[in-house]
Amino acid sequence: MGAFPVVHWADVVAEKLAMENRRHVLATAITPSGPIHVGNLREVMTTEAIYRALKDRGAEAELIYIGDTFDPLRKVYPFLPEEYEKYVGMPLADIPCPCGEHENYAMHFLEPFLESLKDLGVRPHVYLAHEVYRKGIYNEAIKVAMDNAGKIREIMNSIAHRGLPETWMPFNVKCEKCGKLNGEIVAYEWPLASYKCKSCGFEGEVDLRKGGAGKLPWRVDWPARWKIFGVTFEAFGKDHAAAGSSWDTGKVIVKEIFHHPPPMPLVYEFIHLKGRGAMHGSTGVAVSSEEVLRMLPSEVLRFLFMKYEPNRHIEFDTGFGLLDLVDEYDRYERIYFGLEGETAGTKDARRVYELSQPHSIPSRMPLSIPYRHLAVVAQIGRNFEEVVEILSRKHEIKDFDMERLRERYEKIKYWLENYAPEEIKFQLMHEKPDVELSEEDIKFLSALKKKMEELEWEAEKIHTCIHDTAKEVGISAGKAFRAIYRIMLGRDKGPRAGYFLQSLGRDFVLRRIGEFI
RNA sequence: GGGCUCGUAGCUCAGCUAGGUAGAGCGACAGGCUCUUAACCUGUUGGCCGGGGGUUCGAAUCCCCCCGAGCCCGCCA
Repeated sequence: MGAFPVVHWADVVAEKLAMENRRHVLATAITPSGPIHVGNLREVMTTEAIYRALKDRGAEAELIYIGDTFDPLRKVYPFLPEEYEKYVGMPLADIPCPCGEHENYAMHFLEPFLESLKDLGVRPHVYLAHEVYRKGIYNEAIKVAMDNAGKIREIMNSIAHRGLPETWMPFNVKCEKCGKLNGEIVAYEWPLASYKCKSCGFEGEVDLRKGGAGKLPWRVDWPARWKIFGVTFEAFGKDHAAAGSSWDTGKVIVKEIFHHPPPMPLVYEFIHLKGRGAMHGSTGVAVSSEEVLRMLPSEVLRFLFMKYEPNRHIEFDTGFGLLDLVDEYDRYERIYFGLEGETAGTKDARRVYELSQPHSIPSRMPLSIPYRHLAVVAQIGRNFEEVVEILSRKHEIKDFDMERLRERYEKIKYWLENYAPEEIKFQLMHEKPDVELSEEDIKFLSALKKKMEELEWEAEKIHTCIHDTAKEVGISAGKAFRAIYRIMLGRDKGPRAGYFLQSLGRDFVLRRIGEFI
């Protein structure tokens, strides 16, 4: 097994799957009932990593994503207008798009998510549940389920301790009158079923062969899917893994009803927003995948998932932790390119780095600017070109690096505007700020102004000039810098003074000092 | 009541699936860079490994109990 050391979790799972020596179908599914957040994303990323690891071993594998577009809307979520009350119970694909620009409600949330997947280099075969049903692909499974309703009921009652009544049937009809998935079957003889709608009271009869006539309940739908798509592996959140939960009933139903083996399972933990608990669409503790990609390079987001084993919960921090995460990624990159040794804190660094690449692995070590530093420079330069100019003083920026630098610049700008803690933000005071200065501060500034009038306006020179002047006036350098930051930013600390003042321009600096002496 | 997962330095986490006197990053602190920014470099600090038992010559690592945290156990997915 030399080429792929079996240490990374994705390789461990892939190794096991590969031993089965057959074609694999790895399934993922998410219900687009609201913004699809990074917590949900973990399911896809985890599965995709294993998919890649399988391919790396030469196994034949397919990655599929099933959008649960045929699920009913459960309630009016906080982000929805009240009028959506009338759609509760209807399939997501039948409900109008909240913004009016997508085909339907489901696509409103699904499309940006699928876009994110593209950025992340994930290209699954996408199926939409409402289409799968409509095309009649479920028909066989529906018949088997209906014909075995009694057995399914027993399984559910014994494993999940449900008190399902004798009359329970494993199918919810979509009411022809109100369009909700609340039609309860009262009589059945394949292929016809009579139902009564629990929502509007309508009574009717449907031909179950007509695609989209209704839907299998989740606990039956899931195992049916394993058979229909030949799923051999599926990762799911621990909510499905609790005792008596859908995995417990599903693995029995698929064997005994559909006569098909269950896939290999993998339970993954949830993602928490630092300090706010597990992400949950309905509680508002969530950041959508597309939103995260606005502030974090895609390879770093992948890195977040690859680094931790699936059974660890992840603390996602949109504050300073985000900077640390990027810097940590860069560290793994240096290790990958041999510029730094692997240490106790890094785990499977090379493999994690490989799996973090959305597309191909860079042919050589990319330029890496400490992200924290970039956060500062991005606030000094007024645009990307200026930022490049500032960075060029210390770093050699090649064309090769420009694209990544631009992406990082744009993302950190977004982060600064929307998520960054106040401590790292600074803003040039365009008007004279209201700050306290001491006698010696003023003495220092006066002397500084005089010297600066003659000074060559260059960062290093400015820096030295500040120190020289401080010494001459007999004020500590600390106080000197503080005075400068106070009159420029209205606070005690700031970015490297030399570069900072240089970028502000001599005129501005002299004028501002003049306002205080 | 039940299931799964987790509890290691201020923070985020390695180490625990072949038991052998605690690790990384960040932070903080100090120093360096021909003179103290939030760059960069170096160093220091910092943990009775949630608690208690047991197995062992020896346990963060194995077993048992307890405490704490998270999510779940709805004809919802």
